[in-house]
Amino acid sequence: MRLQAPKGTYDVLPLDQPRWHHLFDTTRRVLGRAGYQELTTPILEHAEVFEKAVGDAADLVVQKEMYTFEDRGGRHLTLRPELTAGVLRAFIERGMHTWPSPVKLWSAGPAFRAENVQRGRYRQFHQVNLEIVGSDSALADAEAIALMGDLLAALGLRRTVLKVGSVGDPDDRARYNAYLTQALAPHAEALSPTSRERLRLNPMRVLDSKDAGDQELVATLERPLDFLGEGARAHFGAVTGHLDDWGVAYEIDPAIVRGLDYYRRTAFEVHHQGIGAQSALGGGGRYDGLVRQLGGPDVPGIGWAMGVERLFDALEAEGVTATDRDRPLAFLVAMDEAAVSELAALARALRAEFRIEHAYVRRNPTKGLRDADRSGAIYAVLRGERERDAGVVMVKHLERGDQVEIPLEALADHLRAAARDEPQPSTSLHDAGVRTADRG
RNA sequence: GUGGAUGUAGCUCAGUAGGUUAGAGCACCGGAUUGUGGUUCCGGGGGUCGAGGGUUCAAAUCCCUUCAUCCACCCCA
Repeated sequence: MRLQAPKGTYDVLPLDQPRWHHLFDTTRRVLGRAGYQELTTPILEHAEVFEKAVGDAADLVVQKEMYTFEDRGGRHLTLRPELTAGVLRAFIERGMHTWPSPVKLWSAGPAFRAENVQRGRYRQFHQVNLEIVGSDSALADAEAIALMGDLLAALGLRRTVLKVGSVGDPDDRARYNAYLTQALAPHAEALSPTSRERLRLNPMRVLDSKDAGDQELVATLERPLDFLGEGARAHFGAVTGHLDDWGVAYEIDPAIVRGLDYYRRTAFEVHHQGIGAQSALGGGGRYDGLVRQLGGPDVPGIGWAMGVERLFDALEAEGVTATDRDRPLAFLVAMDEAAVSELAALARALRAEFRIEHAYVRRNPTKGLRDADRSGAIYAVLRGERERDAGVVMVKHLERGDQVEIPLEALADHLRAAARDEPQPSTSLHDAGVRTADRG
Protein backbone atom coordinates (compact mmCIF):
# COMPACT_ATOMS: atom_id res chain seq x y z
CA MET A 1 0.00 0.00 0.00
CA ARG A 2 2.22 2.81 -1.23
CA LEU A 3 -0.35 5.49 -1.90
CA GLN A 4 -2.09 6.43 1.30
CA ALA A 5 -3.15 9.35 3.45
CA PRO A 6 -0.39 10.68 5.71
CA LYS A 7 -0.14 9.17 9.18
CA GLY A 8 -2.81 10.51 11.45
CA THR A 9 -5.03 11.85 8.65
CA TYR A 10 -8.09 10.32 7.07
CA ASP A 11 -10.79 10.77 4.44
CA VAL A 12 -14.33 11.76 5.29
CA LEU A 13 -16.26 9.52 2.92
CA PRO A 14 -19.68 10.34 1.46
CA LEU A 15 -21.49 8.19 3.99
CA ASP A 16 -19.67 10.03 6.81
CA GLN A 17 -20.72 13.48 5.63
CA PRO A 18 -24.18 13.64 7.24
CA ARG A 19 -22.79 13.49 10.76
CA TRP A 20 -20.33 16.26 9.99
CA HIS A 21 -23.10 18.43 8.66
CA HIS A 22 -25.26 17.56 11.62
CA LEU A 23 -22.49 18.56 14.02
CA PHE A 24 -21.80 21.91 12.39
CA ASP A 25 -25.48 22.67 11.80
CA THR A 26 -26.22 21.97 15.44
CA THR A 27 -23.29 24.12 16.55
CA ARG A 28 -24.46 27.02 14.41
CA ARG A 29 -27.99 26.71 15.75
CA VAL A 30 -27.14 26.37 19.45
CA LEU A 31 -24.42 29.03 19.54
CA GLY A 32 -26.16 31.28 17.04
CA ARG A 33 -29.23 31.50 19.24
CA ALA A 34 -26.98 32.75 22.03
CA GLY A 35 -25.64 35.52 19.80
CA TYR A 36 -22.34 33.99 18.81
CA GLN A 37 -21.02 34.82 15.36
CA GLU A 38 -18.98 32.47 13.21
CA LEU A 39 -15.39 33.44 12.50
CA THR A 40 -13.19 31.55 10.07
CA THR A 41 -9.47 32.15 10.32
CA PRO A 42 -6.59 30.77 8.24
CA ILE A 43 -5.33 27.29 8.90
CA LEU A 44 -1.85 28.77 8.46
CA GLU A 45 -0.54 31.44 10.82
CA HIS A 46 2.82 33.00 11.51
CA ALA A 47 4.62 30.73 13.94
CA GLU A 48 5.00 33.57 16.42
CA VAL A 49 1.23 33.68 16.95
CA PHE A 50 1.40 30.31 18.67
CA GLU A 51 4.82 30.81 20.19
CA LYS A 52 3.61 33.97 21.93
CA ALA A 53 0.40 32.30 23.02
CA VAL A 54 2.00 29.38 24.81
CA GLY A 55 4.79 31.47 26.29
CA ASP A 56 7.31 29.69 28.49
CA ALA A 57 6.05 26.26 27.63
CA ALA A 58 7.10 26.95 24.05
CA ASP A 59 10.36 25.11 24.37
CA LEU A 60 8.61 21.98 25.53
CA VAL A 61 5.49 21.61 23.52
CA VAL A 62 5.54 24.05 20.69
CA GLN A 63 8.80 23.07 19.09
CA LYS A 64 8.08 19.37 19.22
CA GLU A 65 4.48 19.12 18.17
CA MET A 66 3.77 22.02 15.85
CA TYR A 67 4.01 21.71 12.10
CA THR A 68 6.24 24.72 11.44
CA PHE A 69 8.10 25.45 8.24
CA GLU A 70 9.67 28.24 6.25
CA ASP A 71 7.88 29.23 3.06
CA ARG A 72 9.57 30.47 -0.11
CA GLY A 73 9.42 34.02 1.13
CA GLY A 74 11.32 33.13 4.28
CA ARG A 75 8.23 33.43 6.49
CA HIS A 76 7.97 31.09 9.46
CA LEU A 77 4.51 29.58 9.24
CA THR A 78 2.68 27.04 11.37
CA LEU A 79 -0.30 24.82 10.74
CA ARG A 80 -2.53 25.82 13.62
CA PRO A 81 -2.41 23.37 16.56
CA GLU A 82 -5.59 24.92 18.04
CA LEU A 83 -8.01 27.66 17.11
CA THR A 84 -7.87 30.18 19.94
CA ALA A 85 -4.57 31.88 19.05
CA GLY A 86 -5.68 32.54 15.48
CA VAL A 87 -9.04 33.88 16.64
CA LEU A 88 -7.32 36.27 19.03
CA ARG A 89 -4.86 37.31 16.31
CA ALA A 90 -7.87 38.20 14.15
CA PHE A 91 -9.45 40.00 17.11
CA ILE A 92 -6.36 42.17 17.43
CA GLU A 93 -5.67 42.64 13.72
CA ARG A 94 -9.29 43.57 12.92
CA GLY A 95 -9.71 45.86 15.89
CA MET A 96 -12.55 43.84 17.35
CA HIS A 97 -12.11 45.63 20.67
CA THR A 98 -14.13 48.39 18.95
CA TRP A 99 -16.99 45.99 18.28
CA PRO A 100 -19.88 45.85 20.74
CA SER A 101 -18.40 44.19 23.79
CA PRO A 102 -18.08 41.41 24.60
CA VAL A 103 -17.24 39.87 21.24
CA LYS A 104 -18.76 36.41 21.10
CA LEU A 105 -17.36 34.11 18.42
CA TRP A 106 -17.38 30.50 17.38
CA SER A 107 -15.15 28.71 14.90
CA ALA A 108 -14.68 25.22 13.60
CA GLY A 109 -12.17 23.49 11.42
CA PRO A 110 -9.02 21.43 11.20
CA ALA A 111 -5.96 21.74 13.41
CA PHE A 112 -2.65 19.88 13.35
CA ARG A 113 -0.31 18.38 15.90
CA ALA A 114 2.67 16.15 15.19
CA GLU A 115 1.81 13.64 17.88
CA ASN A 116 1.82 9.89 17.84
CA VAL A 117 -1.63 8.64 17.00
CA GLN A 118 -3.93 6.66 19.22
CA ARG A 119 -7.66 6.47 19.77
CA GLY A 120 -9.08 10.00 19.80
CA ARG A 121 -5.80 11.51 18.69
CA TYR A 122 -4.96 12.37 15.10
CA ARG A 123 -2.40 14.58 13.42
CA GLN A 124 -5.08 16.41 11.50
CA PHE A 125 -8.08 16.71 13.76
CA HIS A 126 -11.00 19.07 14.04
CA GLN A 127 -12.29 21.37 16.71
CA VAL A 128 -15.37 23.37 17.50
CA ASN A 129 -14.29 26.51 19.33
CA LEU A 130 -15.98 29.28 21.28
CA GLU A 131 -14.58 32.54 22.62
CA ILE A 132 -15.98 35.43 24.65
CA VAL A 133 -13.54 38.32 24.47
CA GLY A 134 -13.96 41.50 26.46
CA SER A 135 -15.77 40.38 29.61
CA ASP A 136 -14.36 39.44 32.99
CA SER A 137 -17.82 38.73 34.38
CA ALA A 138 -18.53 35.36 35.96
CA LEU A 139 -21.63 35.36 33.79
CA ALA A 140 -19.40 34.96 30.75
CA ASP A 141 -17.70 31.95 32.31
CA ALA A 142 -21.01 30.41 33.26
CA GLU A 143 -22.51 31.03 29.83
CA ALA A 144 -19.53 29.49 28.06
CA ILE A 145 -19.72 26.41 30.26
CA ALA A 146 -23.48 26.11 29.97
CA LEU A 147 -23.35 26.43 26.19
CA MET A 148 -20.80 23.66 25.98
CA GLY A 149 -23.26 21.48 27.86
CA ASP A 150 -26.15 22.68 25.67
CA LEU A 151 -24.27 21.74 22.53
CA LEU A 152 -23.41 18.29 23.85
CA ALA A 153 -27.03 17.71 24.76
CA ALA A 154 -28.28 19.00 21.42
CA LEU A 155 -25.98 16.56 19.68
CA GLY A 156 -27.66 13.78 21.64
CA LEU A 157 -24.96 12.99 24.20
CA ARG A 158 -26.16 12.05 27.67
CA ARG A 159 -23.23 10.41 29.41
CA THR A 160 -20.88 13.37 29.56
CA VAL A 161 -19.23 14.50 32.77
CA LEU A 162 -18.58 18.21 33.17
CA LYS A 163 -15.85 19.19 35.61
CA VAL A 164 -15.39 22.76 36.74
CA GLY A 165 -12.56 24.14 38.80
CA SER A 166 -10.25 27.08 39.14
CA VAL A 167 -6.53 27.36 38.64
CA GLY A 168 -6.56 30.67 40.50
CA ASP A 169 -4.79 33.88 39.70
CA PRO A 170 -1.07 33.79 38.88
CA ASP A 171 -0.13 34.56 42.50
CA ASP A 172 -2.28 31.70 43.71
CA ARG A 173 -0.65 29.32 41.30
CA ALA A 174 2.80 30.42 42.35
CA ARG A 175 1.90 29.79 46.00
CA TYR A 176 0.46 26.40 45.18
CA ASN A 177 3.44 25.39 43.09
CA ALA A 178 5.76 26.39 45.93
CA TYR A 179 3.68 24.34 48.33
CA LEU A 180 3.67 21.34 46.00
CA THR A 181 7.39 21.45 45.44
CA GLN A 182 7.99 21.62 49.16
CA ALA A 183 5.45 18.98 50.07
CA LEU A 184 6.64 16.48 47.47
CA ALA A 185 10.36 17.04 47.81
CA PRO A 186 10.73 14.53 50.67
CA HIS A 187 8.87 11.94 48.59
CA ALA A 188 10.67 12.52 45.32
CA GLU A 189 12.15 9.03 45.39
CA ALA A 190 8.72 7.47 45.75
CA LEU A 191 7.32 9.28 42.72
CA SER A 192 7.21 7.73 39.28
CA PRO A 193 9.91 8.96 36.89
CA THR A 194 7.45 11.04 34.89
CA SER A 195 6.09 12.68 38.00
CA ARG A 196 9.60 13.50 39.15
CA GLU A 197 10.11 15.22 35.82
CA ARG A 198 6.82 17.05 36.15
CA LEU A 199 7.72 18.20 39.64
CA ARG A 200 10.67 19.95 38.08
CA LEU A 201 8.96 21.43 35.01
CA ASN A 202 5.29 21.91 35.88
CA PRO A 203 4.56 20.69 39.42
CA MET A 204 0.78 20.88 39.16
CA ARG A 205 0.77 18.22 36.48
CA VAL A 206 1.83 15.70 39.11
CA LEU A 207 -1.81 15.78 40.14
CA ASP A 208 -2.66 14.24 36.76
CA SER A 209 -0.41 11.23 37.21
CA LYS A 210 -1.84 7.89 36.18
CA ASP A 211 0.52 6.08 38.50
CA ALA A 212 -1.34 4.48 41.44
CA GLY A 213 1.45 5.19 43.87
CA ASP A 214 1.58 8.81 42.83
CA GLN A 215 -2.15 9.11 43.31
CA GLU A 216 -1.92 7.79 46.88
CA LEU A 217 0.58 10.50 47.61
CA VAL A 218 -1.42 13.15 45.79
CA ALA A 219 -4.50 12.29 47.81
CA THR A 220 -2.78 13.48 50.97
CA LEU A 221 -2.03 16.92 49.54
CA GLU A 222 -3.86 20.22 49.60
CA ARG A 223 -5.48 20.99 46.28
CA PRO A 224 -5.32 24.03 43.99
CA LEU A 225 -8.81 25.07 45.00
CA ASP A 226 -7.60 25.40 48.61
CA PHE A 227 -5.09 28.02 47.50
CA LEU A 228 -7.39 30.42 45.72
CA GLY A 229 -6.99 34.06 46.67
CA GLU A 230 -9.93 36.25 47.54
CA GLY A 231 -10.62 37.41 43.99
CA ALA A 232 -10.41 34.00 42.37
CA ARG A 233 -12.47 32.45 45.16
CA ALA A 234 -15.27 34.99 44.77
CA HIS A 235 -15.21 34.58 41.00
CA PHE A 236 -15.40 30.81 41.25
CA GLY A 237 -18.32 31.09 43.67
CA ALA A 238 -20.15 33.38 41.27
CA VAL A 239 -19.59 31.03 38.32
CA THR A 240 -20.85 27.97 40.14
CA GLY A 241 -23.72 30.04 41.52
CA HIS A 242 -24.93 30.84 38.02
CA LEU A 243 -24.55 27.23 36.93
CA ASP A 244 -26.60 26.16 39.94
CA ASP A 245 -29.26 28.74 39.16
CA TRP A 246 -29.54 27.44 35.62
CA GLY A 247 -29.64 23.81 36.62
CA VAL A 248 -26.45 22.93 34.77
CA ALA A 249 -25.12 19.57 35.91
CA TYR A 250 -21.44 19.68 36.82
CA GLU A 251 -18.90 18.43 39.32
CA ILE A 252 -16.38 20.58 41.10
CA ASP A 253 -12.89 19.34 40.38
CA PRO A 254 -10.66 20.83 43.08
CA ALA A 255 -7.52 19.66 41.32
CA ILE A 256 -8.14 20.74 37.75
CA VAL A 257 -4.87 21.39 35.96
CA ARG A 258 -3.78 23.17 32.80
CA GLY A 259 -0.61 22.47 30.88
CA LEU A 260 -0.10 26.04 29.73
CA ASP A 261 0.21 28.97 32.08
CA TYR A 262 -1.90 31.62 30.40
CA TYR A 263 -5.00 30.19 32.05
CA ARG A 264 -6.31 31.83 35.17
CA ARG A 265 -9.33 31.34 37.38
CA THR A 266 -12.02 29.24 35.69
CA ALA A 267 -10.97 25.99 34.06
CA PHE A 268 -13.29 23.21 32.93
CA GLU A 269 -13.34 19.95 31.04
CA VAL A 270 -15.90 17.56 29.63
CA HIS A 271 -15.12 13.87 29.69
CA HIS A 272 -16.77 10.75 28.36
CA GLN A 273 -16.14 7.21 29.48
CA GLY A 274 -16.17 4.88 26.53
CA ILE A 275 -13.91 6.69 24.07
CA GLY A 276 -10.60 5.27 25.30
CA ALA A 277 -7.78 6.78 27.27
CA GLN A 278 -8.17 10.21 25.70
CA SER A 279 -11.44 10.75 27.50
CA ALA A 280 -11.64 14.55 27.22
CA LEU A 281 -14.24 15.70 24.73
CA GLY A 282 -13.15 19.26 25.29
CA GLY A 283 -12.20 21.89 27.75
CA GLY A 284 -11.50 25.52 28.26
CA GLY A 285 -10.89 28.30 30.66
CA ARG A 286 -10.36 31.96 31.29
CA TYR A 287 -7.36 33.61 29.71
CA ASP A 288 -7.31 37.24 30.87
CA GLY A 289 -4.00 38.70 29.75
CA LEU A 290 -3.52 36.48 26.72
CA VAL A 291 -4.73 39.07 24.22
CA ARG A 292 -2.23 41.53 25.64
CA GLN A 293 0.46 38.88 25.61
CA LEU A 294 -0.20 38.50 21.89
CA GLY A 295 0.31 42.24 21.36
CA GLY A 296 -3.27 43.46 21.63
CA PRO A 297 -5.23 45.53 24.11
CA ASP A 298 -5.56 44.31 27.68
CA VAL A 299 -8.94 42.64 27.41
CA PRO A 300 -10.10 39.56 29.30
CA GLY A 301 -11.46 36.46 27.66
CA ILE A 302 -12.72 32.96 28.12
CA GLY A 303 -13.24 30.12 25.70
CA TRP A 304 -13.37 26.43 25.04
CA ALA A 305 -12.75 23.87 22.34
CA MET A 306 -14.14 20.42 21.70
CA GLY A 307 -12.65 17.69 19.55
CA VAL A 308 -14.91 16.70 16.68
CA GLU A 309 -13.51 13.19 16.27
CA ARG A 310 -14.00 12.50 19.97
CA LEU A 311 -17.56 13.79 19.80
CA PHE A 312 -18.26 11.31 17.01
CA ASP A 313 -16.62 8.55 19.04
CA ALA A 314 -18.79 9.41 22.03
CA LEU A 315 -21.93 9.52 19.89
CA GLU A 316 -21.13 6.06 18.60
CA ALA A 317 -20.46 4.85 22.14
CA GLU A 318 -23.91 6.05 23.13
CA GLY A 319 -25.51 4.52 20.08
CA VAL A 320 -26.70 7.86 18.73
CA THR A 321 -27.32 7.46 15.03
CA ALA A 322 -26.43 10.43 12.93
CA THR A 323 -28.77 12.03 10.46
CA ASP A 324 -29.83 10.31 7.31
CA ARG A 325 -28.30 10.02 3.92
CA ASP A 326 -29.97 11.95 1.12
CA ARG A 327 -31.78 9.80 -1.40
CA PRO A 328 -33.15 10.76 -4.77
CA LEU A 329 -36.90 11.01 -5.15
CA ALA A 330 -36.66 9.48 -8.61
CA PHE A 331 -34.15 7.72 -10.81
CA LEU A 332 -34.75 8.09 -14.56
CA VAL A 333 -34.10 5.14 -16.85
CA ALA A 334 -33.78 5.54 -20.62
CA MET A 335 -34.61 2.31 -22.42
CA ASP A 336 -33.63 3.45 -25.91
CA GLU A 337 -31.15 5.92 -27.39
CA ALA A 338 -33.72 8.64 -28.01
CA ALA A 339 -34.79 8.57 -24.38
CA VAL A 340 -31.24 9.12 -23.10
CA SER A 341 -31.13 12.78 -24.08
CA GLU A 342 -34.84 13.28 -23.42
CA LEU A 343 -34.47 12.12 -19.85
CA ALA A 344 -31.22 13.97 -19.27
CA ALA A 345 -32.98 17.20 -20.15
CA LEU A 346 -35.98 16.18 -18.08
CA ALA A 347 -33.75 15.47 -15.09
CA ARG A 348 -32.21 18.93 -15.31
CA ALA A 349 -35.65 20.52 -15.30
CA LEU A 350 -36.93 18.40 -12.41
CA ARG A 351 -33.87 19.18 -10.34
CA ALA A 352 -35.20 22.70 -9.87
CA GLU A 353 -37.57 21.04 -7.43
CA PHE A 354 -36.50 17.49 -6.60
CA ARG A 355 -33.44 15.38 -6.07
CA ILE A 356 -33.21 13.42 -9.31
CA GLU A 357 -30.66 11.00 -10.74
CA HIS A 358 -30.46 9.17 -14.03
CA ALA A 359 -28.29 6.70 -15.90
CA TYR A 360 -25.99 8.16 -18.53
CA VAL A 361 -26.49 5.29 -20.96
CA ARG A 362 -29.38 3.28 -22.34
CA ARG A 363 -30.45 0.52 -19.98
CA ASN A 364 -32.83 -2.35 -20.33
CA PRO A 365 -35.46 -2.57 -17.60
CA THR A 366 -33.52 -5.16 -15.64
CA LYS A 367 -30.37 -3.07 -15.42
CA GLY A 368 -32.23 0.18 -15.18
CA LEU A 369 -34.32 -0.91 -12.23
CA ARG A 370 -31.24 -2.32 -10.57
CA ASP A 371 -29.48 1.03 -11.00
CA ALA A 372 -32.55 2.81 -9.64
CA ASP A 373 -32.73 0.46 -6.68
CA ARG A 374 -29.08 0.97 -5.79
CA SER A 375 -29.42 4.72 -5.95
CA GLY A 376 -31.88 4.48 -3.10
CA ALA A 377 -34.57 6.27 -5.10
CA ILE A 378 -38.22 6.06 -4.11
CA TYR A 379 -39.39 5.99 -7.74
CA ALA A 380 -37.99 4.70 -10.99
CA VAL A 381 -39.14 6.60 -14.06
CA LEU A 382 -38.75 4.56 -17.26
CA ARG A 383 -39.11 5.64 -20.89
CA GLY A 384 -38.57 3.73 -24.10
CA GLU A 385 -40.13 3.38 -27.51
CA ARG A 386 -43.55 2.33 -26.23
CA GLU A 387 -43.77 5.20 -23.77
CA ARG A 388 -42.69 7.71 -26.39
CA ASP A 389 -45.38 6.50 -28.81
CA ALA A 390 -47.95 6.95 -26.06
CA GLY A 391 -46.49 10.23 -24.82
CA VAL A 392 -45.99 8.89 -21.30
CA VAL A 393 -43.41 7.74 -18.78
CA MET A 394 -43.67 4.67 -16.59
CA VAL A 395 -43.44 5.56 -12.91
CA LYS A 396 -42.69 2.65 -10.60
CA HIS A 397 -42.66 2.76 -6.81
CA LEU A 398 -39.58 0.73 -5.94
CA GLU A 399 -40.65 -0.41 -2.50
CA ARG A 400 -44.28 -1.23 -3.24
CA GLY A 401 -43.63 -2.46 -6.75
CA ASP A 402 -46.70 -0.85 -8.29
CA GLN A 403 -46.36 1.22 -11.44
CA VAL A 404 -48.41 3.66 -13.42
CA GLU A 405 -48.15 5.44 -16.77
CA ILE A 406 -48.15 9.22 -16.51
CA PRO A 407 -48.24 11.73 -19.38
CA LEU A 408 -44.78 13.21 -19.72
CA GLU A 409 -46.04 16.73 -19.00
CA ALA A 410 -47.72 15.55 -15.79
CA LEU A 411 -44.62 13.97 -14.28
CA ALA A 412 -43.62 17.02 -12.23
CA ASP A 413 -47.10 17.28 -10.73
CA HIS A 414 -47.14 13.56 -10.02
CA LEU A 415 -43.77 13.67 -8.28
CA ARG A 416 -44.81 16.73 -6.29
CA ALA A 417 -47.86 14.90 -4.98
CA ALA A 418 -45.86 11.76 -4.36
CA ALA A 419 -43.20 13.67 -2.45
CA ARG A 420 -45.90 15.01 -0.13
CA ASP A 421 -47.24 11.55 0.60
CA GLU A 422 -43.89 9.89 1.13
CA PRO A 423 -42.29 9.91 4.53
CA GLN A 424 -38.99 11.78 4.40
CA PRO A 425 -36.71 9.61 2.26
CA SER A 426 -33.89 8.36 4.40
CA THR A 427 -31.36 5.65 4.84
CA SER A 428 -29.94 4.93 8.23
CA LEU A 429 -26.21 5.17 8.67
CA HIS A 430 -26.39 1.67 10.02
CA ASP A 431 -26.58 0.68 6.38
CA ALA A 432 -23.20 2.27 5.80
CA GLY A 433 -21.72 -0.92 4.40
CA VAL A 434 -24.64 -1.52 2.09
CA ARG A 435 -25.39 0.48 -1.00
CA THR A 436 -29.08 -0.28 -0.99
CA ALA A 437 -31.51 0.17 1.83
CA ASP A 438 -32.92 -2.93 3.43
CA ARG A 439 -36.48 -3.32 2.28
CA GLY A 440 -37.29 -6.32 4.49
C1' G B 1 10.06 9.99 21.86
C1' U B 2 8.62 4.71 24.29
C1' G B 3 5.95 -0.06 24.51
C1' G B 4 2.42 -4.05 22.96
C1' A B 5 -0.61 -6.20 19.14
C1' U B 6 -1.63 -6.54 13.96
C1' G B 7 -0.49 -6.16 8.34
C1' U B 8 -3.05 -11.89 2.74
C1' A B 9 -8.56 -9.27 -2.97
C1' G B 10 -12.41 -3.02 -2.47
C1' C B 11 -14.29 -5.03 2.81
C1' U B 12 -14.18 -9.05 6.80
C1' C B 13 -10.93 -12.97 7.19
C1' A B 14 -8.93 -18.47 6.29
C1' G B 15 -4.17 -20.38 4.87
C1' U B 16 2.75 -21.45 9.00
C1' A B 17 6.22 -29.06 10.95
C1' G B 18 8.53 -24.00 4.18
C1' G B 19 6.41 -27.56 -1.22
C1' U B 20 2.59 -27.05 -8.03
C1' U B 21 -1.12 -21.85 -10.92
C1' A B 22 -2.75 -18.34 -2.72
C1' G B 23 -8.59 -19.35 -0.89
C1' A B 24 -13.77 -18.14 1.23
C1' G B 25 -17.84 -14.81 2.27
C1' C B 26 -19.48 -9.99 1.06
C1' A B 27 -18.89 -6.24 -2.83
C1' C B 28 -18.16 -5.47 -8.25
C1' C B 29 -19.05 -7.12 -13.64
C1' G B 30 -21.65 -10.59 -16.97
C1' G B 31 -25.39 -14.43 -17.88
C1' A B 32 -30.01 -17.22 -16.63
C1' U B 33 -34.00 -12.90 -17.68
C1' U B 34 -32.68 -8.65 -25.04
C1' G B 35 -39.67 -4.42 -21.35
C1' U B 36 -39.37 -5.06 -15.10
C1' G B 37 -35.20 -4.42 -9.68
C1' G B 38 -34.16 -6.43 -4.59
C1' U B 39 -34.15 -13.11 -3.69
C1' U B 40 -31.88 -17.38 -6.20
C1' C B 41 -28.52 -20.03 -9.55
C1' C B 42 -24.19 -20.02 -12.95
C1' G B 43 -19.82 -17.63 -14.56
C1' G B 44 -15.99 -13.71 -14.55
C1' G B 45 -12.51 -9.83 -13.30
C1' G B 46 -9.62 -8.43 -9.25
C1' G B 47 -3.61 -10.11 -5.17
C1' U B 48 3.94 -6.67 -5.89
C1' C B 49 0.60 -12.04 0.60
C1' G B 50 2.71 -3.90 3.61
C1' A B 51 8.01 -2.89 1.71
C1' G B 52 13.35 -4.17 1.40
C1' G B 53 17.07 -7.66 2.38
C1' G B 54 18.60 -12.63 4.07
C1' U B 55 18.36 -18.26 4.73
C1' U B 56 16.78 -22.31 1.30
C1' C B 57 16.43 -26.45 -4.39
C1' A B 58 11.81 -23.90 -2.81
C1' A B 59 9.23 -18.40 1.52
C1' A B 60 2.49 -15.61 2.60
C1' U B 61 4.97 -19.21 6.14
C1' C B 62 11.76 -18.88 9.01
C1' C B 63 15.47 -14.53 10.23
C1' C B 64 16.80 -9.14 10.03
C1' U B 65 15.43 -4.22 8.86
C1' U B 66 11.78 -0.82 7.65
C1' C B 67 6.87 1.31 6.91
C1' A B 68 1.82 1.43 8.20
C1' U B 69 -2.54 0.47 11.29
C1' C B 70 -4.73 -0.21 16.18
C1' C B 71 -4.14 0.41 21.46
C1' A B 72 -1.44 2.43 25.53
C1' C B 73 2.58 5.53 27.75
C1' C B 74 4.42 10.48 27.17
C1' C B 75 2.39 15.24 25.97
C1' C B 76 -1.98 17.90 25.98
C1' A B 77 -2.90 24.24 23.24
